[in-house]
Amino acid sequence: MDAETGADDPRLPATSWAVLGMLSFEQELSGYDIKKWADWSLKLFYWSPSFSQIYSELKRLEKHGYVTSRTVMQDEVRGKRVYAITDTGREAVRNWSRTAPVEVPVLKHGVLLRVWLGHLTEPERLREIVTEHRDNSERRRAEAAVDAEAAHDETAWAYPEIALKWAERYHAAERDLAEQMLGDLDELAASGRATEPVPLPPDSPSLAPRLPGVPSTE
Amino acid sequence: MDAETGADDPRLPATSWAVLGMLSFEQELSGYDIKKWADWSLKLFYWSPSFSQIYSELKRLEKHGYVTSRTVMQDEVRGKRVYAITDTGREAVRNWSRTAPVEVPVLKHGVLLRVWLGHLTEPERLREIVTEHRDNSERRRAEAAVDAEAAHDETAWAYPEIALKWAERYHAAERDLAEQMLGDLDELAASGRATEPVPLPPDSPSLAPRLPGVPSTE
DNA sequence: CGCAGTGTGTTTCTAATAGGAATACAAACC
DNA sequence: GGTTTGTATTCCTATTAGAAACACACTGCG
Repeated sequence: MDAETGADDPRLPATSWAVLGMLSFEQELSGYDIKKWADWSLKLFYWSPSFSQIYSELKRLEKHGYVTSRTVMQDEVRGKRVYAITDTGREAVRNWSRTAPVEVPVLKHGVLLRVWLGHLTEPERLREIVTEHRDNSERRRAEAAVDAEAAHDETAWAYPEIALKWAERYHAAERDLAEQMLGDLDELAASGRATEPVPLPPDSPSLAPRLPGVPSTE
Repeated sequence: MDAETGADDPRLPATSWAVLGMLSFEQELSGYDIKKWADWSLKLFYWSPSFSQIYSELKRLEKHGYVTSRTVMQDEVRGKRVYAITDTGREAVRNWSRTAPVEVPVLKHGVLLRVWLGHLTEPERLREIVTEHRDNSERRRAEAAVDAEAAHDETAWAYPEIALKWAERYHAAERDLAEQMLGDLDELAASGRATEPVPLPPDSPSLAPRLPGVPSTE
């Protein structure tokens, strides 16, 4: 049970499946196309890949027989390599999509890290940071709305449309969450118990210290 | 203007600042402590680091003079290395926190990727995946709520508390967004225009294809 | 005409990050 | 007495991010 059966599936990273998944829309695409497309839509809820990664993923997928490539000439001189999914490849992505475990979404929220470390920053500056994030979120919401609308026309984009509608709501929520947090920050500032650069004399000498956010009651 | 002034700040990756930031709460911490703490709280809005990374960050921070370390003996035999922030280190994180640009949060949402590729999966299976994600989100919301509550007691954790309250609302929103998306999926299934494994005969031969989600009207 | 700037298309290099496995020993459980 | 769980750290490898370089075509401007 190695190859041929198609039921073994070499454990590829999620990014490989994302690229292969893009090709499952049955268009021949170049690495450059994939990058552009990902920068448009996919980045609103899933990663904005680098060229280097896309191109190396494509090579790997080809080595696995999941895609084939051919060179297309655009003029007399310049050509480009376009990739198409194979039957094996289609089978493999399907299989991945149906059976992969439901993973925790990866979130690295730099703004929240800085709020968490709020004692390091002047309250007004922190406010500025969160405000800027709120405005950025609204911009991304609008982007998603435009893309979702555009997807609405083509019936083949029914699922992308749902994903983009999700993205629209997600970024709207981010915007509102930022707004709410501004309220919390103002409240803290008003209560006076902010600013001090962290008290906490080191009185629990070396054992697992009582750490913020989690009680030792467990 | 190289060292000594403290105003140059070697461009460290965000993770370094996160670790240094944790030490800015003025507790001596071992690498293990940092890992545990991050797994509790920080992972709800910012990264769950690996041991290897934490330990190498600590070494780098020490090389920069941002932290110092000493070995603490717990019994006759076993010791551990605990780290404390220095004045230079404190100055550097403050500076980073105040002046770093507001970055786009990194989101890699595997569930959404699979919805986007919904044509690959049976509608019922897709529903299961989204449902599981919704339930996971509720679990994380509850976790954040517990931590936020715990942070409420110590006045020094005012900012962590705000961040955790944000996390609570964020994961509640994720839960609700998943619920709404289930509605969209049901609607699509009811409308009948799902299931087909993507039509789209390759009729735009090689030029930038009309890609989902973005009109060529620009 | 020449040259800058922008867009297509791909490769190369390095740093950062994720994740598992290995090591070591102590304490708790059965 | 042996297994599991928790503390504490290191090593190794694969994945991922990001910049830069290269190559050429097309557009606009003075």
